[in-house]
Amino acid sequence: MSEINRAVKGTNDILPSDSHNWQFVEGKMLEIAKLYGFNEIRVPVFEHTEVFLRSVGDTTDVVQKEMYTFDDKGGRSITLRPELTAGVIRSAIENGLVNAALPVKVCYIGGCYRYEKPQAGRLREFHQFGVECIGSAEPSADAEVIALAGQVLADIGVKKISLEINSIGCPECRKAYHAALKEYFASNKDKLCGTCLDRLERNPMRILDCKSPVCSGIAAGAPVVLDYLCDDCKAHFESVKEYLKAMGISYTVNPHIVRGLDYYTRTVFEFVSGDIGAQSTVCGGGRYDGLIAQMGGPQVPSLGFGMGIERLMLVLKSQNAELPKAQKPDLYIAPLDRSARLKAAELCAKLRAEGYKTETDLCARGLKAQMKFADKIGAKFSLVLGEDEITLKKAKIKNMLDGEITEINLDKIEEDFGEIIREQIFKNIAEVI
RNA sequence: GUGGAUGUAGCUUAGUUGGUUAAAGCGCCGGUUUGUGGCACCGGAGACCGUGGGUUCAAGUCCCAUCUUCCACCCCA
Repeated sequence: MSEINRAVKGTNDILPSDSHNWQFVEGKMLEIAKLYGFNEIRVPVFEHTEVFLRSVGDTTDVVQKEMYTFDDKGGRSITLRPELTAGVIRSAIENGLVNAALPVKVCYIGGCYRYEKPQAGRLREFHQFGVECIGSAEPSADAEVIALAGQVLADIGVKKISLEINSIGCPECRKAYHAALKEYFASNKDKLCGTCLDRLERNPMRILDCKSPVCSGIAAGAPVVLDYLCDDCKAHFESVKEYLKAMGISYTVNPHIVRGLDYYTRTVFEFVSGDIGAQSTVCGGGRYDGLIAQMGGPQVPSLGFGMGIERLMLVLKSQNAELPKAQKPDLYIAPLDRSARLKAAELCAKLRAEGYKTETDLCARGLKAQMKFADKIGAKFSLVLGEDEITLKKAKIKNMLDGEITEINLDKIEEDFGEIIREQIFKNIAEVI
């Protein structure tokens, strides 16, 4: 296959046979966000590169090796967003949202871009739903954001997923913790793997989630962040847990979850699924009290999360979750000749204006082929349109499920067909009861 | 970026120790006396065998490279 027939590595098409699932999922996300008071914000797909260097952090892998960065024709360094928080915060500062009535609660859905080696649940273009709650330092905000994520997952139909939370403290208490960690791991220096030796200098907290059995064995005995939190951070974390309990949200504290973006402080959390392989984090987020100030705004505490929609889809698929079926046409009109096709177009227009999903022949096919087609697209009813029907202004509507035939008046097709549809609905309700 | 697997019609696959026009099922299109689908039967379209080199009289089958997808690592949603 040549390049013009092939999608770029790590990108995916969402086909018509699947897009209604995406529409359902995204619809639910926006709906529940709204329920919690988070309204949608839309920001550009690309930003000045500096936006991500400042926020995500220039020592992170995301910035160092995964960004799609290029110079535009005006000589600006531009980067396709690797995540959405940075752009949203930039916009909040630029548009004065941080000076509005706080907290400002926003949500978003959009594509993100990271140059990584693709595998299941990890694409170069992927989609995230997320929220940001700007302007509250209170534990109640942490709990509300976590609750929102949990409800989205549950309402979409995820059956099994676990919430893990942790606190990584403020910059002050992290200093003490880093020192303790370095001391601990330095005494086991000879046993650590190569990458962990490197981490020991740059970011010792990352050793905690190394998958190598040797390192994780050593990490099991390492000092725990929670023991090094300052009084304020400790109280904050305790309070978050109290709120979660009050809201009936179950969680486990996992002192080993460490988020890879530099801006996180205090609460961090993940929703993890055991059903989709190694890329198991479906949703990740936390508090970032220093980020807005760091990006040139006022000192305003905030938090949020990002949810990977592709990963969520994988979870739903592997759990055989029941998603709503695609909408089928109400009526297929099968014209027999040229003039009937013209009449069919007229009838379609009338019915569609009334909101009935109506289709007709666009391929000039014979009757039999049209009936097959009507069956394949799942039309609920069909109508054959020939000379007789047009001159008599009467036609037969056939129920494609049971073959039942009802005669209607073509001049008032909207009314007559509406009646048939209503009867059908009553019949369905009666069956359910 | 590292390591391992994969690649034949839209989909799922067959293709024997390299040998004449690369098979099948599903799907798609059409037909079975010309105005009614789902079943059955018949027919048709559709594949430069991922791509590029090489070995050979001869390669889908062997060798090399490259790309894609998948799995694990790194990292993250």
